[in-house]
Amino acid sequence: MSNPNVQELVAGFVLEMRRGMIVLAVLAKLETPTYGYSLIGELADTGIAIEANTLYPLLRRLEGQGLLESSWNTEGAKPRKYYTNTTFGQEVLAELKAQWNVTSKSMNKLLRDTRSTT
Amino acid sequence: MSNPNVQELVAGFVLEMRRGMIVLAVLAKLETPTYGYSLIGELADTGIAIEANTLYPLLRRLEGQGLLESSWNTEGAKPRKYYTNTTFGQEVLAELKAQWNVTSKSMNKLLRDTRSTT
DNA sequence: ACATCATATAGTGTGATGCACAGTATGTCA
DNA sequence: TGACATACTGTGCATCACACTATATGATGT
Repeated sequence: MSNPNVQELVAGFVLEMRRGMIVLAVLAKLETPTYGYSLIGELADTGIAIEANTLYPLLRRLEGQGLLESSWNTEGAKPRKYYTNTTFGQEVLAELKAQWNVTSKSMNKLLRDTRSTT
Repeated sequence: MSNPNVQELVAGFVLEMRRGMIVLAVLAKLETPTYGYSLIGELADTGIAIEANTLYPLLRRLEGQGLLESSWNTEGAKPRKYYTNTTFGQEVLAELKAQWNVTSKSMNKLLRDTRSTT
């Protein structure tokens, strides 16, 4: 109940929260070559929403950083650009996974040690 | 083994990742009134590093958004500014906790479903 | 047959936000 | 003199969200 803009404010924070996870999620998914449009759907199915105008620039950026490589598949009706991790990307993915585990555990511990607000 | 700037790059991503969690961590900690300098240490102990020049502006921002309230304690040698959640801040905290649970579960599921890179 | 619209697919430009980096300020205790 | 406790500021950079553009295909309407 109470304040209606709780939702509004929380939405912003949640965006911030997911921001950092997106790279990890994308790299994890791109162990299997996938094209952008499809990736959006797959991530959404897993519960991680990301919009086209966020994902496409991200893919290009990660490619620029050497984490991904891409190739066009022009066999179907519409050409699709498939992205997948480079070896370097795989190394970074492994590191990020490890870091995620540490950090998320810390977070959970912190939340556990705090009196429940409910 | 391979590329030395993995660490460098990962560091940046990790920063991004923690970025969104910081608000949650701070709100959770501030269920108990605490002053900034101490909070830095407490969070570090839990495994969540945040620097002074990041935390202080954050506290002021959250106060400005109505999530926190502060008061000076001038009894000791140096005056300390204690922050704690407002009722509104508690509501937001509850929401953020819930969101964190959902999102982190999604993330873990995604990572589980992906072949291990190691 | 023709117009029209939805969907699949990829992209760009710009403003706002929020951190990191480096630095300031001050009082206390060794 | 110098380390630590304590709080704060100013600026640049990186990155997302929002709102677009673009095109080709297949479906739907008349």
